[in-house]
Amino acid sequence: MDFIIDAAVKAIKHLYQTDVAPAAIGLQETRKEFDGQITIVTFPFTKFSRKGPEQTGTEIGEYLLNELKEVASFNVVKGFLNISLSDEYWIAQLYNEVLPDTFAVAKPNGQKVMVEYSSPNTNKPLHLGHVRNNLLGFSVAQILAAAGYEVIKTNLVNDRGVHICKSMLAWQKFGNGETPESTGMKGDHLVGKYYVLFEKELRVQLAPVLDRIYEKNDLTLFKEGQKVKIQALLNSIDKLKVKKQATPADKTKAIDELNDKIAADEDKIKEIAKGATQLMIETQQMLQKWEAGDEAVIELWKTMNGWVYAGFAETYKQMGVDFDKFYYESNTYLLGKDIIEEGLDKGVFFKKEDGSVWIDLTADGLDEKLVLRSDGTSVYITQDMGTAQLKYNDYHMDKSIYVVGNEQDYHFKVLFLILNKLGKAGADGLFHLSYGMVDLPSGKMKSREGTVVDADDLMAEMETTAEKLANESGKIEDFPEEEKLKLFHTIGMGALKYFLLKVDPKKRLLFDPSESIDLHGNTGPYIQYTHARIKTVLRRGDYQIDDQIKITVLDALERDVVLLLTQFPDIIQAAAKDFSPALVANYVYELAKTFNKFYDKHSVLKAETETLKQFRLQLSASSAKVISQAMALLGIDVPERM
RNA sequence: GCACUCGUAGCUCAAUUGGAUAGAGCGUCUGACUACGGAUCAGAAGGUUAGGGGUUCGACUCCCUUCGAGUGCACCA
Repeated sequence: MDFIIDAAVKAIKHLYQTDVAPAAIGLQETRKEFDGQITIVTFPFTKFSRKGPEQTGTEIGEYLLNELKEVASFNVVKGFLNISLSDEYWIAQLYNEVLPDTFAVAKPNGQKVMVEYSSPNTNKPLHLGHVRNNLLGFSVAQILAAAGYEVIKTNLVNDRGVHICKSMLAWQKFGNGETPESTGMKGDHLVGKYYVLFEKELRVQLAPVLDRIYEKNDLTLFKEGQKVKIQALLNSIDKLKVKKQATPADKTKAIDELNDKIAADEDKIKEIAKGATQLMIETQQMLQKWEAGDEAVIELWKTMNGWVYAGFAETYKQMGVDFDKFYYESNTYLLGKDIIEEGLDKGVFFKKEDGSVWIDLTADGLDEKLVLRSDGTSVYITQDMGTAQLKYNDYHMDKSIYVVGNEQDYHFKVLFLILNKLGKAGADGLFHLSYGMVDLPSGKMKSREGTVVDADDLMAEMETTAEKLANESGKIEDFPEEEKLKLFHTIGMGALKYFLLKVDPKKRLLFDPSESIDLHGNTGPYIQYTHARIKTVLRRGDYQIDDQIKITVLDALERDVVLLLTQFPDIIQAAAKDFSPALVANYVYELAKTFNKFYDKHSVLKAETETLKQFRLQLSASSAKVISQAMALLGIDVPERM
């Protein structure tokens, strides 16, 4: 559409002797209720045209009509200049732009981008939240690649720390030597089972500790600093309770707030108290042994992580996501200390008397932030600084996208700010692709309450739903068994992926496990079905590419389809710019719907003339191609028949 | 308490980044030629865009404010 923008710029120069930037011409698609395909908003030009928006629009419209052979007519409604391009133009677009193999294949733009996603802990299986993360990350990577970037997909595996020691300890204590082989369980689920057992045993051990605190006022289990903290929390709780007593019973909101605060303080006490249980003491000892390189602990750690990786590999395969490079925290958790030195030299960081290192971000509206403990060990953000450096050294990418949940918004804000202040190469290409949590109707998923939706279960359930519907339809009876199974997977995953990706990433997303994901309407299977149906027509229609343009007039529905098809490359660029698979999802749905409208109204194979039939076959083939490509950007397969 | 994010039809989501009469799907109701494949298509009902104020030719979108939901504010990761 650049030629219209250029012409409009010339029109304004010619009519009003004013230079405007091409970007100032607001082109948009004409709304359905008006004639035309392209609309220019003329309000902004009235300043220098010194005429009303209608007259301005009419003058520009007349200029375009005279200058551009592609413009067939125009109309002006208020400040909107609606332009109709000729049918010849749209037909040529289909044959010259959409049909060739080069359509929507972006030239390499010479830029490298890293997309880090998934990043699981190795102590339990993946759940619905991870599914959203994985699908988002994979899809964004696909979109960036389609937009011309060289993409590196990475997975930073959190394979060390207290949480893994918990599973390991519980397995040692209660495992009786169980293995994935001996139990037939998927490795990640087996390890997860022991994580749950650990938490269960921890609750048992925690009860008497809490009892001593609350009932007997006995804090002798704790160190001095902890005693002080607990006492302060107890005092705070007492005060809140007094306040609650004094609050009239009808002020339910105030009472709720007080209850929340009390619960928060009690949780803090619980956290400290956990540390006094035998189980947590042993866990900490195990972690220390791990850090000291104790052979037996390392051996167990390797074995159990190995089980988890085998399980994850299966889940990733099922989900259809993959990675070019794995990073492991066990290799990166000590990184970042050299950057601390660098920051101190540059005066970006400062040291306190106790030796801890900080950065002052108050000028940027944030707080002071610790970057190195007084004992000289790293914190989370130190590691992340180091890992960022490591990744940059490995790949020298222009951009780096972190697909991580929105509860870490603050962390990444700080991290990026620090790297910028340090003047690190690539620091201005950092982006946190923050996404909202997946909520259940009952609220947040909580492993403690057993309300976690397991990724493997969910995928299996989606396939079952697809199988049921496919069998009911009676259309697949003659399919070989193998094709059936593949189809159930394609449809089930299509439904799940589309469901999760069509929503703007940053929004929270509600998922009701009791209602299986829909397969009708605005869904993945609807689009897959559209594709399969087109393919059947093409199989029967003796379709071959023929670039002799023989028809000259388009029906409105045909034009709608062509118009949408030509927008595909722009959609890819927009989605790449915003890192938003939702844009692609909404586009491909719109395309499928528009095609279905056309398909319902007009017959392809029984078109009035042979040339019209050939044209409609080309149109159908192009639509199938774009649907298939767009779905691939979402990581969704489309079947030939279903 | 402070900071950030969000609030659109009964439900789940859109809205070309400030543009026209706010659009889809699900659900509800009514229709579709012996189907180029009915996992489809056509139609009806459903909205004070959480409330109030402001900015301007124009506001779901930007600013202020109130209300509501969520998240974050460790020498944990």
